[in-house]
Order: sequence, then structure tokens, then C-alpha cells
Amino acid sequence: MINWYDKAGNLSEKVVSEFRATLLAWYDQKGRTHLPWRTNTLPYHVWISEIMLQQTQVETVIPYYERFLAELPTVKALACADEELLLKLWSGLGYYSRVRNMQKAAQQVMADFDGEFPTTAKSLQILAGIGPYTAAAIASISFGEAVPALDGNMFRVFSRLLKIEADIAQPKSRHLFYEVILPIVDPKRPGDFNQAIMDLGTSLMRAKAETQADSPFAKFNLSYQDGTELNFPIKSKKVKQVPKFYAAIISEKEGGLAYMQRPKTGLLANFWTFPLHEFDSWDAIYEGVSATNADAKQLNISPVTHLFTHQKWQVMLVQVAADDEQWTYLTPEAYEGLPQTTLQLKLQAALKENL
DNA sequence: TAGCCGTGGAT
DNA sequence: TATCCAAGGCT
Repeated sequence: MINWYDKAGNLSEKVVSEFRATLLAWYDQKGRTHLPWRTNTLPYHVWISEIMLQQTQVETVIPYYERFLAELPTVKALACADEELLLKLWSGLGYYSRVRNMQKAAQQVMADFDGEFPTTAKSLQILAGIGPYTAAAIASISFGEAVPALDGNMFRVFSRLLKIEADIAQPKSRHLFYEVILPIVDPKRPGDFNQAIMDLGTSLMRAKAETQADSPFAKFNLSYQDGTELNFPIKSKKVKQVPKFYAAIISEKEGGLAYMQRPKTGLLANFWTFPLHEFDSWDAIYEGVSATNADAKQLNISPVTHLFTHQKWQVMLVQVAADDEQWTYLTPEAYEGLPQTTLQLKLQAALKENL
């Protein structure tokens, strides 16, 4: 059992150096050294590969990379290239703003940096289309700066090794990971360190693969040791809000308005609201209501919008003359005494505005 | 900060 | 078929 941190909470130098040695030895033996962008660490070459590899699989990138470099072998050539050629070279890769930004960045390099790439992660981010990941990748691979290149692989690998529970869907978690990993990056071979982590992340530590007992990284992997590996990285999913369309019935009788109590379970359980009728679509609301109430009148032009975590409601106020047995007519004095949902308050406000 | 940007592969 | 995801960055 390995302890990355000592009792005082300090990172163990011994474990770190053992991990680096294990990682780089594995990389030298099993890494994907055949990848074309690994035969040359010129910043221009590394840069092109890193941009192309953003959200794009390695096998897809290889032919594009070789064609691009053959057509535009230098920053200067890229800076001066016709847009038509650029789009031709990128056609099919997707995320076309990447290549437009690349030309912008090439022109920045020519105009502002005398044709030479900036040499630190921080300064590289001045260039269009280069964010924290790409800057760190270029800085480490081409210029030997010891900074972690935090991509999806590195998030996964280190969240598992160290059981880092920060939610990687939150942009603010990047800072935490950066601080934790920074002292682990090998200062002698930072570029290889970063690339080794990526190779590890696409092989032994893939998203859906558990570490095998004979893996050289098993003993460094805290989540493997307690069987929680596949829980990492922690990544919250953003639930998409299902659109829902409602008509809120406005029916007046003897100084009171129609209300209904919601079911005792589920969303807004037990609250009193205007009677709400769900429809499949926006247009169906008025049609549906007017079909059963010839004198139905749509009160508001724009719908009342209300967001739940998992639903997006759009509610139209519809005034009807008809009565319904299920409705309860409450005077203002009566309903003001009841607990109110935000949705109902919005509906009442909209009603006031539109009467 | 969340939504958006493209495509091909995997499940 | 639907959904997610892959070496992210911009607004």
C-alpha cells in the first residue's frame, strides 16, 4: 500500500519519484511513439496536432495532420494561406473555428512575436484558440516547461490515482487538479510525462476499464485499491430540461378565482395553483382550450416561463367562462393565506399585468 | 457559467 | 435508434 501523502499532508517525494519512473519506463516501452506528431517537437508541429486532437479521435487526425503539414509547413505559410485552402485542409474535421483561430494565431506569431512561438504556457494562451490545455501541452513538449496538460485523460487518471472527488464538470475544479498534479509532473521530461498520462488514459486507465492486478500502476491507484475506481472521475451530468406546455385557467366566480390543489406526491405536491392543463405543444394550447370553451381568451402574449432542474414550463393564461366541478373558487383573502410556489406567484403577477 | 461548436466511433 | 463521448476553447 502506497501513501501519496505523509501524516502532515505533504506529498511524498519518494512516491512521486517512483511514480514518475514507473510511468516513463512504461511510456518508453508501451507508449504510442509511432504517432506522427511525436517524431518532431517543434512548436508548430505540436500545436497543429493539439488543435486537431481537441475533441477528435487520434485515428481521425493522423491523415489530416500529415496533409496539413505538407501543404503549410511553417507558421508563415499558415499566416498567409488562403481561407479556401484552410477550409479544404480542415474539411470533415469539424469545429471549423479551430482552423480560423489557428490562422489568427499564426498571424499573431508573425506580427507580435517575430515569427517565434512564445515559450511558456502562460504566454502561449495569448494566441487565439490556445487555452490552458493546449498551452501546457506545447510548453511541456516543445519547451520543457513542467506544467500538467489537463485534458480529459489527465482528469480521469489522477482522479482515480488520488481519489480526487472534485466534480470535473465544474470549470473551477481545474484549479484544484492543477495544484495537485503540478508537483508530480516530471521536471526532467514534462512533455513525455504529459503524453504518457494521455496514453495511460486511453489504455490501462480507460473510462470503462478497471485496473488489472498486474498493472504497474495498481499500487499507485487509491481508487483501485478500495474498489471505487469506476466512480472516478466524479462528473455531474447536466440534465436537460424537458419542455412542457401548460394552460393556466383563469375562471372567475363571485369574486373568487378557480384553483386546484396539486397531487399529494410529485412536483409541487399539495400546493394550490390555478388549474393547469398540459398540452403537447405551444399551438395546441389555444386550440385545445377554445375547442371546449368557445369564449376562451388568451390573456398573455408571452408565456410565463418557469424552470425546474429537469423541466422547463411555459404557461399561458387562458380566461374561460366555464365552471368545472374539480375547481375550487378562492377569494384573494383565502388564497393569500396559503403557502405559494414561485410559479404561482409568477402567474398571479402575469395575470395582474394582463387584465 | 452554460451553451455552443462537428464529426465519427462505441455502446 | 438514441445517447454519450473524444488530446477544448470561446463567448
